[in-house]
Amino acid sequence: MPELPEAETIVRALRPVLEGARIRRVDVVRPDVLRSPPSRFSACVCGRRIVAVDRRAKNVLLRIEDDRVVAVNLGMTGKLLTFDRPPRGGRRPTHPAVHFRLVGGALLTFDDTRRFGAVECLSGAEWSLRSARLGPEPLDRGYHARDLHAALVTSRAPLRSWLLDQKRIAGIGNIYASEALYLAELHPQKRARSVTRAEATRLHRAIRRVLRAAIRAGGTTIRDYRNADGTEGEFAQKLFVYGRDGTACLRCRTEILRIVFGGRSAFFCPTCQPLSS
DNA sequence: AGTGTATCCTGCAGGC
DNA sequence: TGCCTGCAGGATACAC
Repeated sequence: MPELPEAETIVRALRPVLEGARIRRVDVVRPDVLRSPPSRFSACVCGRRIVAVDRRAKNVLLRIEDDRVVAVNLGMTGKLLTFDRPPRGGRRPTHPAVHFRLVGGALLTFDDTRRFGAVECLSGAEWSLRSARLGPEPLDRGYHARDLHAALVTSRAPLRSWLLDQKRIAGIGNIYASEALYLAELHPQKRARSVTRAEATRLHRAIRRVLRAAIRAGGTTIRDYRNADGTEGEFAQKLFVYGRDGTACLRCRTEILRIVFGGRSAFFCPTCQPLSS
């Protein structure tokens, strides 16, 4: 579910609430979302203050005292929900997996219907190793079209598969891959190696444009995604192709197609995104 | 190196 | 109403 813009939206909401807060205790409801025994996870985080809240790729990072990092990968249906105090009525998590109880009574809950997500407590060094295996952040100043082009031409993979590979570029998932390729007027199955410098410039601009616009809209809610306060993202209304197969291209009125490769759907306009040329 | 397939899970929509 | 199938924003492991 959540890609870079959704993780970024959550981080921005969590930051003012969590920075400076101290974790009093954790309650693990679903041990399988941890990658270590609950007792070990608990010992790693309990009693420590949250120093900073950051994002890397699709991961939300809670940097805590003693150079430790709580890395949250949201998977398909993961949510990080905050509550002023343990919730009684109205707004409650539906599939709580881990509760972080903060000093002062506030609560942070990792809620994950499908439990494809993960919550881990790592040392700073362990996190650095993990982060080094991820590709560049597309929104970083310093990430230029020439970097994208140089990386593209080393691969024979179709562009959509290339964009989903977190080792090559960080944070792009199936929604924004389709959207960026539409904006760049590139076919999802075009080979990465065949992309010209001019096309790479278009793709670079398209990726940054769609990710920034999605962040501005608070992310894309198809079904499950929610911000930390439970609100939905507004970017679903602004999608050009994702999930719009069978409807008219907003630019040329050709029917949007859905194709499946690499085990996942890709959406595109066959007129605006021809495979040849 | 890249692709297809399977796996981890739950919930929902659509067909009958 | 109920049952079945297929599908879903992610990530990984495997065989070919």
